[in-house]
Amino acid sequence: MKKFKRHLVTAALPYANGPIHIGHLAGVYVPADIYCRYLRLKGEDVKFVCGSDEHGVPITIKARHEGVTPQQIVDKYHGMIKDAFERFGISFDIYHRTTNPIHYQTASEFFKTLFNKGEFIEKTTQQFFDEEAGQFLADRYIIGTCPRCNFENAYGDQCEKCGSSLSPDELINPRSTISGNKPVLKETRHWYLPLDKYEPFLRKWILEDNKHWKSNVYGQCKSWLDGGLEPRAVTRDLDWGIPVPIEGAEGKVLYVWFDAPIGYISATKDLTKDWQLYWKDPETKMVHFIGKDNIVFHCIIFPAMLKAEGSYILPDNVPANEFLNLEGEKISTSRNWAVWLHEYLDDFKDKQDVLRYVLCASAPETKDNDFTWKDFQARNNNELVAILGNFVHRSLVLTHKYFDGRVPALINPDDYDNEVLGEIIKIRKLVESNLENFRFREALKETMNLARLGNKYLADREPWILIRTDKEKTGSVLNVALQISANLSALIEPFLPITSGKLIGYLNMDHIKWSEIGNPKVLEAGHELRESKLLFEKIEDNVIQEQLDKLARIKKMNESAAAGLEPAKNQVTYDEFSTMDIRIGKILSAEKVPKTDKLLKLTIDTGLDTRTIVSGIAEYFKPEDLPGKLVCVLANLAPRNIKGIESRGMILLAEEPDGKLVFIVPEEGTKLGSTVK
RNA sequence: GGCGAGAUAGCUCAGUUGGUCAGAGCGCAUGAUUCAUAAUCAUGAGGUCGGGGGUUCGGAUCCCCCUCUCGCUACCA
Repeated sequence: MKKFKRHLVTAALPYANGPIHIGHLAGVYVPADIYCRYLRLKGEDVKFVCGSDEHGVPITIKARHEGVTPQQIVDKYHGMIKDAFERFGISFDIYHRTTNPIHYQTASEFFKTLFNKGEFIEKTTQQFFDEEAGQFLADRYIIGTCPRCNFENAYGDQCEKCGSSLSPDELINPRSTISGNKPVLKETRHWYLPLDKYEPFLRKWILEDNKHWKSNVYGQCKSWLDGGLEPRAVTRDLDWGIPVPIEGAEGKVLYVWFDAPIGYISATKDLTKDWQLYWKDPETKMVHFIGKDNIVFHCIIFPAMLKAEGSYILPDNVPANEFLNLEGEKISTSRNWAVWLHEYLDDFKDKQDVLRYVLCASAPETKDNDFTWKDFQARNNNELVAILGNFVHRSLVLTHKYFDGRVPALINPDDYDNEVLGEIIKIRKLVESNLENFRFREALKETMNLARLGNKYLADREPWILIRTDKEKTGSVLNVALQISANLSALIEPFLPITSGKLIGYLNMDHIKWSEIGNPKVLEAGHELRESKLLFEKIEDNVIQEQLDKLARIKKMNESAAAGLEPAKNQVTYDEFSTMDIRIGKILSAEKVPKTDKLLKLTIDTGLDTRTIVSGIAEYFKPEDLPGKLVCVLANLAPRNIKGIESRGMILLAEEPDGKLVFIVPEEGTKLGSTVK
């Protein structure tokens, strides 16, 4: 393996429109922090950078929604996130933000360099423009009537009612959400990064030179590369972001995915004047910790940007994790289905390490994993308390009891003593190789094995019995147990930094370096110990039950009327309603539309005629169950070509809050063709 | 539908190039023990390694087909 002079570790930039939850921690920040703490203990030169990603359309929407400025939104969440990370103990060397002036400057320069080198393609396209507000409209800022379902408040990119993906020019009666006016199409010029140009380079770099990357990362990259890369726009018409730093680009900003990864660079710049060493010297090892949703940006797009710029190094590895679920369900910010870091820190005072431990022990390294409060409790009580805390505690208590709190001498160690002491360095080596290969779960397990070894040693030696007959030998046994404890204090530091500090305090010793782990004489005979308190305490059922109750309440809220239901719609007149020609019809036949997941092709007798309707209901109904069923049909909906089939009309369905579809069924015997009023 | 990643003991996961690879931790059962937060230590039960074919002397491990889960993507009420 290549030896590097220094390390640059980045953790994915949290998007500043919400707080941090356990999914973020398990996937990115806990492993990254463990990795960095390990490197620092080894005496490596390492910079650990992160920061808030504060641009992009969702933040402007949230701001508009709450009636505040985008800056106020990002100030709020940046503050929350930064504070939570600090309280939790993530050891960033700097937690930056992309609204920082240094970032504006860095991103602008980066863009200009690429621009001047002629790395961009310019394209002119037509986009909607709000003349009153004097700005181009992002898709989300345009609403209009959905061409599919006639919902009046569909967004330019998607109809929230029918779920259709739309483009703004499809909307009927489009209007701007800013002024309410009808937007006009206007020409706009944008710059594109021709990713296709870098495809041969990326192919070699990833597919040939980086075969050791995790299979999920490698596979996804291969999928993108095999699918062919296309130029991607790096600018947008928006008033929130970094202005495009060239003439004639007024009112345009850098697209958020272009500016965000540069945030790693600006953070480093703000951190140290030697930033170029970390970004441009091939002897720097750069590692990006991210979640699987970010793979393409960190493995394809950002490297292409860096390559285009020309003077930067590329990441050595991109250890992307999968996702963490909570109690069997996907974590969801909008449904409030999460364990929020700031709430955890309030509910579990001084238990940062417990969460670090649990999230590391069941991190979604190879596949999605599930966080459950029961598992959290079990890991705390059965592993941290029973194995680690207990071993340290009994070593210290016995020493205080029999030797007045002073480290007894190791006299004439026998084979077993030497064997046990010799194990320490072996475990250290295992932990090292696992950490260096980003196998944090395994590394943690090996770490705990040292405490297990200690417990077994004490059980085998029985110092509490030995003391009756042989005080000198008892002293030797406790010496060994204390040496193990002292070594543990360093070995656990990357995983459990606060606990490590406590243990060092109880042992009344200095921090030891990683390279010293394995030294069987860390503590000298006669060294005085401080009073020992418990490293961990049991977590009782009622505490866990409170958390479960909290989740149950959230679930109930989500299921209950208010949360899941769509907001009431605007009034309509009877005349407007009566334009709908809704008829009672009967399904004659149904078959799946080939090569689709959701579509069924239905033949309907509407009483007036027999017609074909394509309906996206295949996820909820089997074709064979449908013939003979009476349904309500919107008969005068404009025909639409779907997957090459002309669909004439729409079957009316009720959609439950969870998305489940239910037919609106007329009473048995209703005559076909009857109108619905 | 296309692509990617998964599917191994109750739970969470290891299993490098096919031949002690059927494993670990937790849980469970039994026994030992009492220094310790009813903690610890020992022993044990448990799996046709998602299903079905194939190649091979031999497959969790390679090939083909299928099923299920997650993600990306396409189509859609």
